[in-house]
Amino acid sequence: MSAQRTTPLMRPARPLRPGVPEATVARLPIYLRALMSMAEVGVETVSSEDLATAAGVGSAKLRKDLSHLGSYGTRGVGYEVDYLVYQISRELGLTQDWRVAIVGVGNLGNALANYGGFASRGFTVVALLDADESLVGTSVAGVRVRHLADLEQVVVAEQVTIAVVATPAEAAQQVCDRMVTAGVTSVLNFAPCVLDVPVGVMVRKVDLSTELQILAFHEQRRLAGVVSPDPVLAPTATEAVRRVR
Amino acid sequence: MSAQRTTPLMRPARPLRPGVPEATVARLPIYLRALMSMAEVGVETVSSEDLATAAGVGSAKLRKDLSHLGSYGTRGVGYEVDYLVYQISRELGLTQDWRVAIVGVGNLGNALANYGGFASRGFTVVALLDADESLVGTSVAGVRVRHLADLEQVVVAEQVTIAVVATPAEAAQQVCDRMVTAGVTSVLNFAPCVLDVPVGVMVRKVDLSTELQILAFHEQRRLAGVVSPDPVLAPTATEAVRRVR
DNA sequence: CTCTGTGAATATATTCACAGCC
DNA sequence: GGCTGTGAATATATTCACAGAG
Repeated sequence: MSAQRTTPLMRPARPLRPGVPEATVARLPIYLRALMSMAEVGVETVSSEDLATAAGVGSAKLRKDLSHLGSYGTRGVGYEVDYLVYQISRELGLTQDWRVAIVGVGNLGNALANYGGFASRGFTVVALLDADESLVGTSVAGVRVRHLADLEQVVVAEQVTIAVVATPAEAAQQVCDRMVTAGVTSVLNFAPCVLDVPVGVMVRKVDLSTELQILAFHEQRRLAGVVSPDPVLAPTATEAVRRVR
Repeated sequence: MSAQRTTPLMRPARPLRPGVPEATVARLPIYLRALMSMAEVGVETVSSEDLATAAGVGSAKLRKDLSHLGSYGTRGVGYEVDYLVYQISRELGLTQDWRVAIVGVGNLGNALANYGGFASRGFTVVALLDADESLVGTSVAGVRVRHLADLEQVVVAEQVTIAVVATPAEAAQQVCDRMVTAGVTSVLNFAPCVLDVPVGVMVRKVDLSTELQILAFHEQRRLAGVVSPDPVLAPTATEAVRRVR
């Protein structure tokens, strides 16, 4: 591998960010939820201070985050709730509908399929898939369970864009491979394993075990007389893991 | 804070504790899982390159991460799998057992209770709680379901340290409050809401809706002809949210 | 020679603090 | 006066690239 020498002078570093920082993107859904519950109880305007509190972040961070989307607030007043809901929704791509398939209809798959805030915002579960013959044909959350063998066919017919993998770890990679081959470009993985995908496909991982272990780490610190690290805060979290082959 | 100086001669190499970075802590569970499956198939030694691939990260990042725990590798060779498993486990606090209570025994609670990799590593589900009378007394994953009313009593009797909240959002804050009052210091929240806790209590959040929205954001970018931002990688994720009152 | 461990360089994120508008 | 938006300062994280152990 030709180790490219670091150019000492050239470094355009790119002009302006057309992009919203990842850390910000990860918080937008939280702001959105807070805003929506405010809207529900008739709040029309909110200050960065109040919204930040509702979202569990600092107000400076909130303002900086929102500033990446544009100038949607009014100085001296705050943010108009409905307007901000719209702007964040648009930024997150929730003004269009995303077609989701859930693979694995065990307890977890069931819980996910029945999750309320799901269909409500831009996401529609259009397919449920399972390898268990006895589940095939039954209806869960109003969606008929199809056999895993029909995966490709279902993905194409239902125009699935996002796959939720809720299978055992052993099956996850194969299911993911088939999903990707069939055209899925985003995967949310609940199986406790790393999924290998081609470049261009995005995987995010949700993992109970990982989260518990992170909690355990901090519990241990606490017990080990680490003089209560000021506020016991947990900044980062679940890393989206993706391997390129 | 009298920073205790590391004894220079001690063998187990207490690796200087200016603290392990959060981003590193969040990845240790992934390394651990990869290492454990390697150990299972008899791998004795692994290079940073191979372990990094298995974990879906770059090898430089992996080495840097591990260097925060100490010098547990051998130059020119790699890492001894078993030894590294032990060191990471110890760092994460998995050498002791953590007693976990799950509140909410719906589909999700069931899925969590039945999750395998749970009891296997340092975590024991010692209590299940639900408000539904018809569930109380039944046994899930070998644990008897208790009534929510007995929460405080159960937490104390079972010495629960970590609470998993798998209730509807409406109930989550109240359940959390009671847990904290009863002595719980770590909470893993599956309910789609921000939990308010006192300083010193740690909350981590797992949220389907948030993850989907982040995926949608990137899907939208892709569709909007954003010239495939190099590798479509997803660096950060679910922020641990905590509000101080 | 191979592969770890790590400073130095870079990139990202958070926080501060205040100018500027309402 | 009150609040947003934002540069500048700081803190964290990632990546590079190579010295040095085995």
